[in-house]
Formats: sequence, structure tokens, C-alpha cells
Amino acid sequence: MAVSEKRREILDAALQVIAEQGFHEAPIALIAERAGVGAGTIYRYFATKDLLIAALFQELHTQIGSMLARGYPAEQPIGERFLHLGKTLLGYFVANPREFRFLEQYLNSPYGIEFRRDRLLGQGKEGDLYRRLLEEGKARQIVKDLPLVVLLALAIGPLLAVARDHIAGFLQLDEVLLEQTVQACWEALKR
Amino acid sequence: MAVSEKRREILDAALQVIAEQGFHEAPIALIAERAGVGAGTIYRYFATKDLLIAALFQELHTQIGSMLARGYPAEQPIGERFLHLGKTLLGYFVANPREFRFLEQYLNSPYGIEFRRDRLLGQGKEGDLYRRLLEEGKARQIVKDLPLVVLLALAIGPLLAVARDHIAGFLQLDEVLLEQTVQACWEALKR
DNA sequence: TGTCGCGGAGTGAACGTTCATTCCGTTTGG
DNA sequence: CCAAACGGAATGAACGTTCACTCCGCGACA
Repeated sequence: MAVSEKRREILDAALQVIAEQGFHEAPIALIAERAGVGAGTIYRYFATKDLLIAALFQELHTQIGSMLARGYPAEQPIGERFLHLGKTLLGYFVANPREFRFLEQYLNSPYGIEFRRDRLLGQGKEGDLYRRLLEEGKARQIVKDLPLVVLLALAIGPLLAVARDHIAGFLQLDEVLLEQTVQACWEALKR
Repeated sequence: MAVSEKRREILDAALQVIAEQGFHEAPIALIAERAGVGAGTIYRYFATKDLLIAALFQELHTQIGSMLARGYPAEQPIGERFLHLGKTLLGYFVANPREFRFLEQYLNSPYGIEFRRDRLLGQGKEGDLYRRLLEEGKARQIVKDLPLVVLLALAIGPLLAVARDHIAGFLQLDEVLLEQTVQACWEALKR
């Protein structure tokens, strides 16, 4: 097995175990077993368990970022673009429940707070698509004049809640329902 | 110290420690120290740590339920009632960050899933005010014709996100902003 | 070509730490 | 004086991490 494959196996196993058993019920021994490697091997690739988890998060974050950018209709009206982002994001969560569950746990942990702080308060950065879209909408008086943080909450909060309920089996999200949900979020944002 | 006071001290200490340090960083020894009792004493009041946490949740849940009911303008138009619920709930979170942080962690844990299942799928129950209000709105065609779970996500998802950001210091929520946020949620729900 | 030696990846038992829970000597209230 | 309440050291289980060792592929050398 090539080196990069082993690293992959470890990351995949960590994702599985954390998503299924929860953050604190994911001992290294179990991750190692699922990955088909010895416990010690994991430490050849990641200095600590925390760094393994951080690497997993970084990977997913990058992957989602590029997915949102791919096919982003930059020339369409702002409402269309919002719909694209929301549908893509929620569709990803529905199609990848393990990734969703991991991300949710990570972002609700102390690591996640740090990440959110950087993202929200990092002025210098380019900012992600969501943020830029909302800032543009606000500047053009299409979107309500509320702080960015509140707009993000209105745009994304319901998506997370709906994804969670879909994955927990409380709801069967299909294409139509998914679009209606994102559309409703847009109505909360519009002036 | 009377028996009931000691129980109170333990519950308060548990709330403090869990809210400040997080769920898994809340050892019994620390809770005991904060409560000013011995570690063993806690086990005279709660058979296990899990049951202590469950009792704390039950208490907060009941308390919030009765707070929402108190002053609920049952005779006002549905929009007014929605505003009352949202403002009361979000106001409570803003005024009680420790309680919010505890509840959030609890509801994101395996215990919480169980609770949500009971609440959403429990057909026989009376249902809480939020649920009844949304069902009424849907029946009267004031609120969108979407599954109850989605409506709840639109109504509450942003409130949780905003409360989290306020407590994390990313945002200063005042009376006005709070009302605007709840109002925006209502616009997402309205037909 | 066949053999040997080497370097580094891989392993999992062992270690030290942390935690929930128990146990038992002590204190307190009636 | 007795029973119930209390405190906190002791206990054992579980965990992340380490480390002494094995294994394997490959180049050197005869």
C-alpha cells in the first residue's frame, strides 16, 4: 500500500468513526482498526489526534469550498446565485451524511469557535462566496440591512437544522423540498 | 445546608462547568469542588453523571417551557404570537449564556437526538407552543405548506445561530436587532 | 545472479494519566 | 447515642501516546 493510501485510509476511518460514534467516543484504537493499521502507525502520519482531526476538517472545508465555486453562476442575478449556493450546500450534506456529522461536531467544538472567529473577523481575507454574496446584496439594498453575522445565520442556520433532521430520519428531503427550503431562507434575507 | 440546597448547588455547579469547559472537560471532581461538596456526595443525589446531566436538562427545559407560556398572547394574531415566542426565546439565550451553551451541547449529543425524536414524532403529546403555532399557521394557509420539521428549522435555526454568535462575541445583540432577526424568520415562514 | 545489510515504515504491548464510581472512616442532627 | 449524610482517598477502566522491536524492499558487493 502506497504511503498516500495509508494516510487516506486513516482519514476515512476517522471520519467514519467520529460520524457514527461521536467525537469523544472515537478512540484511536478503533480508528486504527477500521483503517486496517496499527495504532502506532497513525502517529507516523499525524503528530497528535487533534492534528488528525484538524487535517480532516481542513480537507473537507477545502473540498466544499471548491464544490461551491464550481458551477457558481457569477453572471446570474443575486437570487439565482443564492439558490445555487444553498442547494449545492444542502445537497452535499444530504448526500454525505458522515461528512456533515463530522463538520457539525467539529464546528461546535472549541476548535470550531476558533475557525469561525477567523472567518468572521478576518477582515483582510478574500472571504468566501456566501459572505461576498451577502455583502453585495446588502450594498445593493436587495438584502436587509443587518449585520453580516445575522445574515449568515438566516442563510445557513435553517440549512443545518434541516440537514440534521434529514440525516436523523425525521424528514425525507427530496429535490423539491430542498429548493423550497433554500427559497424560504432567501425570503428571510430579502428586503 | 438543607438537602435541597445541596442539590441545587450541584446542579448549578454542573451547569457552570459544562458551559465553560465543554461537555467532556467537566469531571465530577471539578463539579464537586465548585459546588462545595465532596465527590461522593454527588452520588447521593444522582445515581450517575449521565442522570445528573439529564436532570439538569429536564429542569431547564421545563423552565423555558413555562417562560414561553407566561405572557403568551393567545388572543393576538399569529404573527404577534410568533414574535413573542422568538423574542422571549432569543432573549433568554442572550441573558443566560451558560444555559444556552449547556442546552446546545446536550441537544447535539446522543441524548439530545433521543429527545428530538420524542418531540417531533410523538404524535400523542400535546406538543409545545411553537409546534402548535406552526401547525395552526399552516392549516390557515398563513404559513408555507412545508413539513413541520422544515418550518421549525426556519423558525429556530437562525435564532440558535445568532445566539451562538452573540455569546461568542461576534455580534452585539440589542433589543432592536433581536426583534429584526425574529421578524426575518417570520418572513421565511409566511406564504 | 545470489546474498547480505541497511533504513525506515509498521506494529501493538506497555505506560502514565484521567476519569467516574465506590468505599469507609468521620461528622452532624435529632 | 444512633443513623443518616458527608468527604475524599482508593479503585479500576479507558484513553492517548510511546517505544523497542519486526518486517520488507532494495542497493551493494562478491
